[in-house]
Amino acid sequence: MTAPPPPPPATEQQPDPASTGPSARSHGYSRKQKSLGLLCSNFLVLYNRDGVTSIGLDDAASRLGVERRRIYDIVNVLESVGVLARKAKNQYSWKGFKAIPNALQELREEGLRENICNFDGNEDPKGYQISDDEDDSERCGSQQNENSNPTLNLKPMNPKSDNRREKSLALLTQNFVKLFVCSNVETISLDEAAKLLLGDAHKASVMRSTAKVRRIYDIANVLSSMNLIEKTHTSDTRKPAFKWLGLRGKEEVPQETKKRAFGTDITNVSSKRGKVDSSIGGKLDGQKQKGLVGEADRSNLEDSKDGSKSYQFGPFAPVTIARAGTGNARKVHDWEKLTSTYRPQYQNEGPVFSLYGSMEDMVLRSCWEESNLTLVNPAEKVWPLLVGCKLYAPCLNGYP
DNA sequence: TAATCCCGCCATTCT
DNA sequence: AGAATGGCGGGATTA
Repeated sequence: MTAPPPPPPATEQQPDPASTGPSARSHGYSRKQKSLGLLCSNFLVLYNRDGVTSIGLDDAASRLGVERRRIYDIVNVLESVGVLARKAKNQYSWKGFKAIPNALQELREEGLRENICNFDGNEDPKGYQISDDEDDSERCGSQQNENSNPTLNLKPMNPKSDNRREKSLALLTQNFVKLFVCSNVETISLDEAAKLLLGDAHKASVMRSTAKVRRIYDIANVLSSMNLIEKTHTSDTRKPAFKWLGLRGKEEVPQETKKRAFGTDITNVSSKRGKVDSSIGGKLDGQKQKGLVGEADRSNLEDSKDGSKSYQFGPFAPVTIARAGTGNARKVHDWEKLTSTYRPQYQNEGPVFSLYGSMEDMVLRSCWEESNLTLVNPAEKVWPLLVGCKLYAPCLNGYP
């Protein structure tokens, strides 16, 4: 497999000191440090770089210090948007962000072909109400393929094909994305997404619906860490919702960040739930942009059809590209802004894990020098490094 | 209290 | 049969 070179840690800047608040450190375990979103970010930092061609699941798991199970989650949704492709058991090939435009385009075409829901983009999420026991299918155009999804005419289940695949995270991800790329909706509430994707028209037991919502969160967390979507609220109800940033999100100049950004928590603290966390971890969060995207316009899909390098995803794009002044002026300009905006902003969290001139910095450097990412016990050392890289990657150029 | 979603059991599917 | 995948939902953490 291709052993990716170590991600470059940060070298400058002071984190925002105005970052205090109740820290999980006080009571050990913090789930925020282990979110799928952050794990995904770290995963991307680790592999989204030149020279990476294939990824071994075991390798990823050990480098990121998590169990395989988590890697499957990430890999499934990344594969759904083209970033990865399964090569063999345990092996994925890295396609990169540049593969996303095409993947989205395909999803769009596929969705349209399937006549995916015209739950047209009524910008008002309340535009179509969904009652719990209603048959959602009526919202989705006319023909419905009988067997499966009572909600959308989404993804054609291979005939007898497994019930399993039908509910797979990968398929759900694709359908979730189709919701956006096949319509003009820019924002879809969590509820709607859940119902449209997994809607079990009738008998939606509470249990059942919370279960599916959990999957939406999983998907949203990783898509969010790629900046394909963003967590928001419906304008009226203030209910949780997802806003499609898509390809355009990368072009936007990020706005001021607020609290913890959705799906961007620290991960990989070695402690387990309920145990005391003795690791370095302070908290990092809120580093994501609040890109303001205008009204939805999926035409950008066509514009990027060639999967050119014109798109960079997430705050953790490869350093080389982020730094490269070779693109057009505006883009470079934007990336300059991104770099500053993406500097960590330690908001409402306690002790800061600083990469600069602190004890943690020393630890980090130490980890770096010792491990260089080829670790005997990666879980112990790598994560802070990756976290740091994730947050700072855009403005880095090597270490030390 | 509601929203989030980590975590790992265990059913399936794949060697 | 054993290993690889990944659905699923209990229950803890956050907001």
